Amino acid sequence: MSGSAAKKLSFKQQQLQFRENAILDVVNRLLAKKGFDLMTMDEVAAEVGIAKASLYKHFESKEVLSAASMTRLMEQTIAVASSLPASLCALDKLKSIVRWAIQTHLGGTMPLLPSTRSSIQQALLTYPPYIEKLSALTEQLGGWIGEAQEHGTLSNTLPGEVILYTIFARSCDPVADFLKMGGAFSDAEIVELLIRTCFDGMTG
Amino acid sequence: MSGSAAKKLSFKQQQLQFRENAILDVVNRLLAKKGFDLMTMDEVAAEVGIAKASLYKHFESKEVLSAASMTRLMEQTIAVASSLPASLCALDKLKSIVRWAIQTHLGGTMPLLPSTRSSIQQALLTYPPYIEKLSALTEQLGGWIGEAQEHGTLSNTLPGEVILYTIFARSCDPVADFLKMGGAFSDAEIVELLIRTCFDGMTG
DNA sequence: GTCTATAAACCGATAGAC
DNA sequence: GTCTATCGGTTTATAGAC
Repeated sequence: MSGSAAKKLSFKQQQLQFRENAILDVVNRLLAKKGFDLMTMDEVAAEVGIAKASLYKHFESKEVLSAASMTRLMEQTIAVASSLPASLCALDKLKSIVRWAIQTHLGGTMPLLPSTRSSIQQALLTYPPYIEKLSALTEQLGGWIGEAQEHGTLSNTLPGEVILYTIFARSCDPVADFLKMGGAFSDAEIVELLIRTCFDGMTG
Repeated sequence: MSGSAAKKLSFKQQQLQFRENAILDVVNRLLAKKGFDLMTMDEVAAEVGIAKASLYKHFESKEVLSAASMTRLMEQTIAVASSLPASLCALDKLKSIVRWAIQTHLGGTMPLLPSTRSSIQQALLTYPPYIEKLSALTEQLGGWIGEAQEHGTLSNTLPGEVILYTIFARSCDPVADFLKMGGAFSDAEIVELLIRTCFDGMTG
């Protein structure tokens, strides 16, 4: 009896989780496509197929909704980082992360809003779950960066801070969009071109 | 008499030009600070010190106003490119342009909106003066890129298109903002760090 | 041309019925 | 929890007096 009740509750919770995941999928795509400021709650509700008021039953504001989407994305990135083969050297791990990010970005499901100008930026900083994941990822990447610098595969005269920010920024580089718009390269080619210019520059 | 009339007219035109230049200064700064979507016409009018209705006597819409600002910026960039010492090699000319752009960006007066997500992007493409200047600058930079590739100072296995977009993108790289927010580096240091990672990568 | 005042549209968020 | 309908605020743009 109690087992059945527990199962029923769990099922309801699963349903809820499933619905909210579907919402976040839409938000992720819309954030990637239009950014926070241009995305409207009407639009989100319409694409999910529910009324706007229902949307607000799940997420109390546009800021929280977007922050939740960004947090889930952060979790996915951490998962990718964790699942990398241990046999890879630190530099290749870093390249793999950037490669995955650019691929996802080109696929249209990676919200790129590290633009300091988006009004969500401050909301993110006051959303603990996001900060937590961001810190975890930063620590992971920071370790690899230090490792690569010790091995001499990344310049050790370059501040680790600069390398870290550069990796984050290249993950949502507008160059990818422009090259895709140009139509001269396949997605795979664009990814490799960006990886190359990011790590090896344009002189070599 | 006709000379005096002509002079008076010219004076009025100068006044007009002066006023519109002051408006564009404000717009340039606000675009750099908040981007197109977050900048409001009320804000522009308030900072210029005129009524919003007056603003619309000078520029017929927010899009045209912003496009005019971007066009003036493009003209300034072309002017900088034209005034570079002829003694510089092609690579150093390209570096100088990026260096100037990042410096200006850090100074707070360079609108960075090549984010494909800004709603002004389409307006720019249908604003002939902007396209004209953009084409001129592209041609100038493209020439230097080809030259540098021939001299072997830029990789000739890298499509010129990629180098061009990369240069444009680095001119408004969010990495500069993050490093500035971090507060660990001076503006001059940030500029050199970005120039270095842009052209030489992070491995060397 | 500059102003005040306002129209028209849009958007985030909520009320209340079911 | 989902819906329809609407509020309240903001923003672009304009009307009309001076």
